[in-house]
Amino acid sequence: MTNLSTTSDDILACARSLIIAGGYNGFSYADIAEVVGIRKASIHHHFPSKVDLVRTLVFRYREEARAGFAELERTAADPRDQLSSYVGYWEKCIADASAPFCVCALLASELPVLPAEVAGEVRLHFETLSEWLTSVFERGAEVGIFRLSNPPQAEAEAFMAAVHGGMLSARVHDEALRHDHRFDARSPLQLTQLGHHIRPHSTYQLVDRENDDN
Amino acid sequence: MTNLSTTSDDILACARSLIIAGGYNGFSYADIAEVVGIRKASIHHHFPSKVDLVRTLVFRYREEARAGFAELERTAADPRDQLSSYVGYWEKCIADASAPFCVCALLASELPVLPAEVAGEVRLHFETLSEWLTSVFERGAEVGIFRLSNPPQAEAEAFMAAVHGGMLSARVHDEALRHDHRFDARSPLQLTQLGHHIRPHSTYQLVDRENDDN
DNA sequence: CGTTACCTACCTAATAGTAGGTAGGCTGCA
DNA sequence: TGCAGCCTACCTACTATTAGGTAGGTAACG
Repeated sequence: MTNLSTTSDDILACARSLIIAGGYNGFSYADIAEVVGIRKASIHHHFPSKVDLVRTLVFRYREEARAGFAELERTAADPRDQLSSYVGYWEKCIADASAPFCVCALLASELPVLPAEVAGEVRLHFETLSEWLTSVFERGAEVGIFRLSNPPQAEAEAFMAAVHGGMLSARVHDEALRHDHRFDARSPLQLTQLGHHIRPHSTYQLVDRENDDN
Repeated sequence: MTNLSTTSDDILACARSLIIAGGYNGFSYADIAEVVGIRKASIHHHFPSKVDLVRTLVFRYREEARAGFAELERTAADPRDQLSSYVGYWEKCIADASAPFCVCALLASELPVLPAEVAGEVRLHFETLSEWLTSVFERGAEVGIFRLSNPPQAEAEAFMAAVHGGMLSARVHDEALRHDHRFDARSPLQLTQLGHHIRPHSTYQLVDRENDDN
């Protein structure tokens, strides 16, 4: 029951939200130090270098993601529900601004200038995500719930791209609302949410349910 | 015919490709100086501050984009062709690695830590792109070429998100090919191309053409 | 003669990272 | 019980390097 040394967890959590805001080069040890309430040098005690910090950060992120997929495999047997739960998860993260972007999606955009060890972790996340989504589409097709117009892997890639691009759009719309109030009139507030930027269900054909009225 | 002072253009071009590689905080005046073959201080002669540089860079980018949309309006009357030309443009940029990412898409990912003036320009690009795509879908629906399952603006947002997310995936796969040769066996080389990550045609329903065999 | 385009030489702040020290908490042992 | 030894977690104070930016000079040119 001893929450012994949560400091390194605090550092990781802080670094995560800083990365979500501005990527690898968008934050410094000084930024973390100020938030966590510790000295710069103390961060080096926990994470000798910035690469160490971000590599373990992304590794943990990958672990959480894998755990999330496994959880969805257990709790939501229906591929439809698995996909909508996945999107719903990000809907929530964006809506409550707790983590309005995928750490790996943001880092992926800077991939060419990322330290090799970090880049490797980021690539692995994309692999994991892509493989899980592919398996969902495969099973959906096998069970007869999805009528795919492309191979499962292609559908998975398209789905993933739609979600990642939706995060970008949501960020832009969110920032627009913050700084440009004229924007309010043109776009409803809900545009900051993921679901209004992607049409995940149009990347595949749903076989009609019996009760499909809502 | 005088190509007077191409230096500032060189600086802008160099900065553009550096931003495409790693975003706003991923490059410095020193990087530009080395590539252009000029001293750091001389860049300040052309662009007093980094914000000036990037703001005009994004402004020009927006102008080029608007010009491109106008060109597509003239040359490709069919909304189908307009959309596929747009995607094709990015296909080419990614395939020949000339500009494997949209400047504004990359900057948008760092939006929260961007200087306000740059952030504003980035938002304006998204607005322009979104409006143009909306008009394409609108016209396509009016003419009877598209059967939309969502309002034109929603289709436009989804289309845009698919393209942006596809750029991300293409970047990850490209980097994977560079550094992880085992990857070759699993994913064909073409996965670095946009078209294999998005299914733009599945975001809307095409009314069947007469000759729809290819 | 003034403007443009560049230079050298600097500045200040911030970057990641290091050296070395201290306070306190365990462990082992006489 | 008390003390030695060690470890963890932090600190202050520093380093070298890089960041964006400035001051002032010079050479070419219309």
